[in-house]
Amino acid sequence: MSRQTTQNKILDAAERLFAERGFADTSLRLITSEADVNLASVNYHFGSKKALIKAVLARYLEQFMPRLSNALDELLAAEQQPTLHQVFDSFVEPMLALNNFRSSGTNIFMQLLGRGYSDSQGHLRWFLTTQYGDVLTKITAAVKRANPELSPGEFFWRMHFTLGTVVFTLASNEALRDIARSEFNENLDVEGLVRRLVPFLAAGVGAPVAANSLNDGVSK
Amino acid sequence: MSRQTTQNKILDAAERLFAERGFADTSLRLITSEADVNLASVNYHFGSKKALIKAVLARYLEQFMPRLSNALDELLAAEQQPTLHQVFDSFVEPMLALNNFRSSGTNIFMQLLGRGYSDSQGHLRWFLTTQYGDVLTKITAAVKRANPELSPGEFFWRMHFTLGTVVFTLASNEALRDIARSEFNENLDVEGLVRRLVPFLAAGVGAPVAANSLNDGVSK
DNA sequence: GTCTATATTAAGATAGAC
DNA sequence: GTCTATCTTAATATAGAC
Repeated sequence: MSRQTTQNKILDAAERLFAERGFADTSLRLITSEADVNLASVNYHFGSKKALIKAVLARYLEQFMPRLSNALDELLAAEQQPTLHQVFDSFVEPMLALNNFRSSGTNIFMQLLGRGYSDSQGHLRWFLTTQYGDVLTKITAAVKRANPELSPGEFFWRMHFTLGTVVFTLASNEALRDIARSEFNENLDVEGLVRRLVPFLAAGVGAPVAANSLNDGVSK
Repeated sequence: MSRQTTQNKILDAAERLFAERGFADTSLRLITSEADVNLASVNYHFGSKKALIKAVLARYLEQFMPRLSNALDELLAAEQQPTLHQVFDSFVEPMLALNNFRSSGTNIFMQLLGRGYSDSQGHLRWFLTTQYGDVLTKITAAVKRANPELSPGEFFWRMHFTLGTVVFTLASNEALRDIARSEFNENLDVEGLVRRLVPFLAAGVGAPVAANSLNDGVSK
């Protein structure tokens, strides 16, 4: 556990509240009162709310991204063509490893990812494009290797369909697992949820291209 | 085109701005200035911002839901088992019909749907559960008919994965089509996008259940 | 129904004493 | 580094003249 400096108290409270309520709906007043620090200390230590959001995301991305990058490297170094299932599987271990980093780390990061991507300010997109562009490149390389038949356009759309499923599911994973628990008596943990996503995504990305979609509504 | 009363001017400006920027990021000041009406008229005619949001959504849902309901009735009345592809296809015509209702109606409704569902206030969920519960029932009935092997738990999750793809894609459909246009020179219209979603969703919902997902992370 | 003017609330940010 | 007190801005909502 990290030493409880004022900075860490703020980060810890902020990540939990951001995950639960989103960035816009979490005021600095709420964060500082939960963290039991003075309101002014956020601006003293981080400069602005925006910078605080980035600091919260950075703490997780620094753990997650190198692990994901390594997993993709292994897949790309192999002789044989990977399956889509294997490509999506390489996200799972880096995701689950966050539970060793902080308690409920996987769950918090999942919600932050969902929030961060939908958020209109695009905090997460900033990280992905400016800090982790190389990892993005590896992701697309792996998917293309697994399913080389997709045209660039078809590929683009399916990656975004995938992103939609992931972002939406991650952002509301806790609420959805609560429903599943009360309605189906099904006690799914975060790992179980991530593992359920994989076959859905692999099948969607690997779906046969509809014959009519080559002509309908598309002009080249 | 509807008569340009103050009420309609407000609704027209509001639906466009809500679709573009989301509900929270659209102030009444912006709406009334774009609609060229007085700020106070929103509260006079609608009572509150929340009520205005509901009125905007209602105008579209009243068009869309009966059409969808009929399409699902037809599918369910047929003798033979529908395919998942057919089930998702039954959303397409009601969606496209909105272009006859208002100019760019399909596109605006798609974005509103995405916004309305992600939105933390849950405006859209309110409509679905209190006003259109019967349509929801028909949707689940049709999917279950098309893929009866899914367990209730598996079914629940796959419906939400589907919802994620749809909501995310719809909310950002314009931005994504812009990227596709500039990067791949691919001019996809709204209909083309909707038709591209169908095979992805059908394949995902119909994916084989992973052997390990029956045990890992699930306790019954 | 429409307008101006204003009340009210809540947010992010900062000045300045300690 | 931390605290109190305050500034500034921008939002929803409403009172009351016309």
